[in-house]
Amino acid sequence: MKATIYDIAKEANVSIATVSKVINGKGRISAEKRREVLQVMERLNYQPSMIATALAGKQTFTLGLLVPDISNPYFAEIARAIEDQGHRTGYSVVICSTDNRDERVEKYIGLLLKKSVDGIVIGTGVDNSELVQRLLNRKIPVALISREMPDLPVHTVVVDDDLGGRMAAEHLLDLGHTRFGVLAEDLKVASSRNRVRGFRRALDERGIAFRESDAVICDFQIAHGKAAALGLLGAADRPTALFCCNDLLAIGAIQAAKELGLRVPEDVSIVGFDNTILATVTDPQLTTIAQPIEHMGKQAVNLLMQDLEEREAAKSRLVVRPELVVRQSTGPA
Amino acid sequence: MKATIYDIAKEANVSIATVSKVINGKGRISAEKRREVLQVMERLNYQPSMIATALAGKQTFTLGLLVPDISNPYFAEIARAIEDQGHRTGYSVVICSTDNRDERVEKYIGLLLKKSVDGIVIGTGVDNSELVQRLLNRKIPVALISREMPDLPVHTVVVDDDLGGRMAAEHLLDLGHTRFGVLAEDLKVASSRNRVRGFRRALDERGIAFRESDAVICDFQIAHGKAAALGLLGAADRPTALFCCNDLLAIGAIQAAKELGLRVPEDVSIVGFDNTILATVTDPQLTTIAQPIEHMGKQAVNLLMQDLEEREAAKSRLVVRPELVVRQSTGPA
DNA sequence: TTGAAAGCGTTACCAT
DNA sequence: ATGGTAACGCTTTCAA
Repeated sequence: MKATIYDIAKEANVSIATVSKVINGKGRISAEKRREVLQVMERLNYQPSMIATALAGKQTFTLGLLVPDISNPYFAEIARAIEDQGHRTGYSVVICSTDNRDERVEKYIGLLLKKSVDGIVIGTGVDNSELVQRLLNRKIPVALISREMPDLPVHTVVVDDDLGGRMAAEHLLDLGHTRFGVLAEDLKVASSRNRVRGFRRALDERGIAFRESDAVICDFQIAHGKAAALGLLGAADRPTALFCCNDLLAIGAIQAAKELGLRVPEDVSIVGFDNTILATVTDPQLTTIAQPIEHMGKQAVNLLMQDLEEREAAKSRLVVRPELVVRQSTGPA
Repeated sequence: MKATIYDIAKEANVSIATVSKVINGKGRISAEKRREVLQVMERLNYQPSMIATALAGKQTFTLGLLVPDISNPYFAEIARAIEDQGHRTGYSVVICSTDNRDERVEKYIGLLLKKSVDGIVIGTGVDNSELVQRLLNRKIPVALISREMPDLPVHTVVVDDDLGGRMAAEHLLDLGHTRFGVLAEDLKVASSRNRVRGFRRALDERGIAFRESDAVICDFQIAHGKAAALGLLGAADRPTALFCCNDLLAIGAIQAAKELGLRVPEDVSIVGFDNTILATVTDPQLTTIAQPIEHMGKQAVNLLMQDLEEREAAKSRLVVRPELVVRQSTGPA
């Protein structure tokens, strides 16, 4: 059987209170007893039970992470960032893939609550904001990453999507393009909306026309991007440059271009968003707007920690700067 | 404050024992009281604390998952498979990225132990098998996925690597190739070793020569694969077909081929292993040996559950069949 | 400086 | 059919 605090106490001829104190470095314990207790703990290979610690009113040192799908490279990278920063600060993280379905979100949130996690990072869409509100009511620290819920007082870490869209536009404009197409994810998602908005504004400022019909909305997977791009690039007055709201869509666009016999970037330039590993694997490699995912994950966890220390802390909204990564999918018009 | 079992008991005018019984559907409770208790639970929005449940001697309903890096698409897909099956059976999963470093493995295992997880899935290399032995001593259910530790009595789920290597070879042989190269991961890893062995045996059986120097060992990332392939394909008597022990290496090989001005598959055929999402993103899309990851994850969790029910259960070794997925990176010699 | 004892929220055994 | 209560392993307060 696993050694308990009682075993240690008995073996060291002290009370469990004393043992507890040396474990946590609290109270005043004579150097002698401390040494002895430590020794016994070592000898019995004692590991305090975090379950008991948690029940006794402290923390569980566990965070929940809600993402649409951990097997999607973008979210997998977020997960790694959250895991690393969590680990550094003593927390482990439970993954929850929601498939963007509110019923799953609800089930997972319930589960995390039952498990008394110390905080939750939300990187998934939540249609029913009441679900998140429930967490706030219970004073559970929450941080959104790469998502926004403007109506809720909640920590948020996002990339500057508007700026990202603008960067994409300016890169393409600088290359001399004038006819553009956009592949947007579901515009209900704020980030997608903002990326498109930033892109369009930049065009506006340079006096370049952009019609509603130049932007097509699609789901977020490769196949959808391909289908949408096929439409855009198949038209008579096809755009010479495409801005895609994520790397998956951009990959679909590359595939579409090839299928139509168009060369990338000679005939059509393509810009993605996210800079996942996928962007380095395509041919041509993808020019894309990079999110500093590691940094964002770190900040999200830090905000949670802040909340943990001082429950009423003001809620922050961190907007981090994206970066244009020029690879081979873009070229002169 | 969160409602506890006491609140429910008081509100429903019953004892906490009764409440506990209706929660768990144990003992005999009159339909009337049951209804009433249920009603109160509903009204007070009561959620039993899994912490307390766990302390009271039951399970934590948590599994640990050790992988080298959750942001690697292959492991991200494994994680999703484990998460799904875990979720189905009522368990949540804690991710642990080890970077293949034993010190991190050790730290994470210690953490999982302190948290009293009910089982651990290991999908990472562990040099010091004593670390795993420790888990077995403590009777913690363990399942290896995609890894082997032949010396230890532990559940194991692996793809038939030997067969996978053979499938790759036969596919290439059928296309008429006779000069082969191999990109192998570190041969300390059994799976890599077996893939190469299967590949070589198949060549042997058809009487095709393969020299030691045709196989090059490298680390497991794109850049390493590229460097190694550059060597192989740059030689005067270059191979016309390359078998790579994972998709990342294969991607590196494709990049190397292009850099050398070789066309894939016209000048050189390339076969990968794993069939991650990356294989669908390259150009040409990658012919690869697919692992049924979802199925493997499911089985690994099931084995854990078996162990949970009957600690002394015999240890299984499941070998699942890989599948050749022909895409565009292979063609006639 | 040390220890006794009261929680923390459950489960499970034993009475009633 | 229901309830009282010990136990799970720890933290914390209060006395000594």
